[in-house]
Parts: sequence; structure tokens; C-alpha cells
Amino acid sequence: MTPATRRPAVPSSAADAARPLSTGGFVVLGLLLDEPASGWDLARKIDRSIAHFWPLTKAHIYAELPKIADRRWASAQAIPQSGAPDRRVFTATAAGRQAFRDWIAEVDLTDERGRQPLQLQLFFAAHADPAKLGELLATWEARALETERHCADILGKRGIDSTRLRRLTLDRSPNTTTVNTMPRDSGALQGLDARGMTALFGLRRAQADLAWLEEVRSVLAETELHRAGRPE
Amino acid sequence: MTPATRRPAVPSSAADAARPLSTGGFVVLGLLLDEPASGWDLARKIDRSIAHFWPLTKAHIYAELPKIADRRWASAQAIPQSGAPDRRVFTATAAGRQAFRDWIAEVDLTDERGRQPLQLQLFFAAHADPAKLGELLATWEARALETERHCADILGKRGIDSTRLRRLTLDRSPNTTTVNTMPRDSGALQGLDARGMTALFGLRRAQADLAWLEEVRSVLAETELHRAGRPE
DNA sequence: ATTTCCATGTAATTTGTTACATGATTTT
DNA sequence: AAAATCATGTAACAAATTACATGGAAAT
Repeated sequence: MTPATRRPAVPSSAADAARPLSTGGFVVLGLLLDEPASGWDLARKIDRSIAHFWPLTKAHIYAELPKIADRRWASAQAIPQSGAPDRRVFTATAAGRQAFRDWIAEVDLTDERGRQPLQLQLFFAAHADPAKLGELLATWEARALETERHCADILGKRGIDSTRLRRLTLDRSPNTTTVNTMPRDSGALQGLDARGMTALFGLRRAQADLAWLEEVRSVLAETELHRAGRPE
Repeated sequence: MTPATRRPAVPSSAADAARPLSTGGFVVLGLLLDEPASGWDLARKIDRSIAHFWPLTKAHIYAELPKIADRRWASAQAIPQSGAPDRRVFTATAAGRQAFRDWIAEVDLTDERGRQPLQLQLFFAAHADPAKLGELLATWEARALETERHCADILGKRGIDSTRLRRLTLDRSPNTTTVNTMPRDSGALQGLDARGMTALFGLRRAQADLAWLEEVRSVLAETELHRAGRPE
């Protein structure tokens, strides 16, 4: 390592020019690679796809677009509109495509702050009253079911019949014997692309959440019984 | 609704006094409820527990502590130290306990931005080269295995033997018959508290990730075969 | 008549991170 | 001799959110 561990407060001009976008900025650029889009288009698209695991606000999107254009990673054309302001449609350039490719290959998103609000709330649930916990579980179940359905839909659109999919479940019992009656259906996922894998990931996580909910409920029910059986 | 949908730019003095902490601030307060602690203590504690699903930096923690003290939700005592600066130990007050209780009961963390970097990177993986995808999968597997172990440890410390736990797995085949040989082991989780449930949640998610990895790998392997079988 | 959709964006603020600064003590 | 641990915190910045502002067209 060089002796200059402490960098000067003022960044070098070279560093400034090569200044990377924020993760949010690259997300916007990445979506622009699919097809040209306006800020509005992107906001809608994000809401329907990526927002489930990487929410971006409208204001944020609009803030990133000019930064992308500044770097010549997208070009903008104004399309006049009757009534509403001009649509500003951004088209990714070849340089933008390359910049994105470089970024996705390099970034270490593993150290990106991955926040899981559910887990946080659960962690502190002991400070809430028990009725509240029940409420929370109900909310989470509804969300998990919705996510499961949403992901199954996406897979369905990719020609993957979710009924043919192997299922992720808790063993009904740890004391069972599983008898194989037919050869494994190995081709159900044939040709799944990256976005399909993302949907499958979401599906599996949702199923895990549902399995967990089932477990937690049974724990709570038993605790109830205990309390009912041995009143103080 | 009142006609005053648009609030004045200057917040009212009442609103200012009742000004809530940020989520991060409440997390710090929540940890303070367990036992009095200095900023340093909290940073260590967080690193070993909550950071897995809600990372907070040292600087952030130190910034929140005075805000908590300002609201009289914790009192600070300086404990002189040889060499190092005084330890500033914060102790939650009754008011702090109540404030936290109110917060945890009220907040809707469901709309807190829940970011999942893995899913994001996967979503865009089509733009990376296939070798990179393999690398990613390996990294994720390592992390999932570590998380699984970590959560199992926590459960172990709570007297829950993970070998007695029902397992979360993909059906080996959708075409199997499961034969129940013994009554279900229902009491394995008896008396699990909120923190234990959090650990179980982490465990289940890690297992779901592993199941997903297995699936994705088999898809990739088949695609390989396909390509090998039909070279262009 | 009102709401929703389309479509842009800015301003102010909050929230969180990185890098820096200091310095004794203990471990490698 | 070097690094890590303990222990505080600040300054500068980056990232992201909320609220505001505008206004026509279409749907209810």
C-alpha cells in the first residue's frame, strides 16, 4: 500500500470526472438499457417490478436522469405533448451500456446496506403488546401471499407453470419417509433467464416467510395453551 | 379532512418538540432498553446481532445518542477512563421506555424501504458475463451458509436443538408420496421469544436462499448441456 | 364536480456514510 | 515494531425523501 493512507479533503480532478453514479443512478441506467423511457415511464416500471426489492422515488429518478445524461450515458429528446409538459425521453448510449456492464461486473453489492424492516420490528416485538404481534403477523402473511402470487405471475408469463414447480415447504414432520414414485421433473425451469430467476427468488423467499409464519403461529398457540392450562 | 392540505414551510413549535426520532434513532433507543450502554458498546452489540438486517454505522450511533438524551429518553453518565476518553454510558429512562413502546406499536415499517441488493444484482445479471454470475452464486451461497449457522447458533443458545427443528426444503420431487411414520414433533420450539423468532426467520430465509441456489444451479447446468449438445 | 392520470420538476430537509482526528493499552 | 482494541466524536459529503408547484385531459 502507498504511504498516502489519508487522502486530501479535496478530491482530485481525475476522480471527479470518473465520479460514479450512486447505486440508484445505475439502477435507472440499467432500466434504460431495456428501452428508451421518460422519468414517468421509469417510475411506473419500477413500481411494477423492481420496487419490491429496490424502491426508488419519483423525485430520485428525476434527479438521476440528468446525471446520466451529463455523462453521455443517455441522450434526451423532448417530445411535445398537448397539455402536459414535454415528455423527456432518455435513450441509453453505447457508452452507457458499457458503463453499466462495467459497474455490474465490479460492484460489491454484498456490503450494500440490506435492511429488513420486518425482521427489525420482530426483533423488538417483545416491547409491543401481544395483540400487536398478532396484527403484524397477519399483515406479513398478506404481503407474503401477495408477493408469492406476483412472482408466480411473472414466472407464468415466462411459460413456467408454477404447479409444475418443486415446492418449498416445511417438512410436515421430521419423522416421515419420502417415497419416490416417479422420476423427478427436472425440466420445469428450462431456459429461465435472469429476471425469471429473480422472480423465483422472490417466490422462494415468500414461501419461506409463510413457512415461518406457520411455525411462529404454532409456537404462539402452544404458549396460549400453556397459559390457559396453568393460570397463575 | 381539513382544508389545510398544504402545511407551512416552517414546522409548528409543537410539532418540533414532539419531533420523532428516525428509525435508526429508535433502534438505538431500543437497544438501550436492554441495558445501559456507551456508543462503543452499542456499535459492538449491533455488529453482532442487528447489523444482519439493519446496519448502523458508528458515526450514526454516536449522532443519535445525544438526540435521545435531549428528549430525556436516556440519561448520560461519564465514566472516566485511563487513557481513552471518558466512557459515556447512557441509561434509558421510563419516558424512553414508554416512547419506544409507543413507537413500536405505531410505526408502519412495511413501507420502510426494504432493499435487497442480491435481488437487484440478479435482476441485472443478464448484462454481466456468465462467469460473473457463477461467482455471485458462490458468494451468496457462502453468505447463506454463514447466516444459517449464525441463526442456528442463536437458537442453540436458547435451548433449541436445530436437529429437532422441522426443515425447510425443496421437495426432492413433485411426484412423491410422504408417509408419516411418527407423530409430529410439535414442541421443539416451545417458549420461543421474539429474538428467537427473529433468528428462526433468518434461518428460514437462509434456507430458502440455499434451496433457490440449488434450483438455479440446475437450470444453468441444463442450459450448459443444451449448448454443448447443440453447438452452433 | 371531483378524482385520477399524465408529466414535469424544484426546494428543503432528513438520513446516513466516509474520512479524519486523537491517544493510551494490549495483543501479535 | 506493528496492529488491534478501546473510546470518543466532528466535518464534509452523498443519498434519498417529503412536500410543493403546475396544469391539461380523461374518467367517474
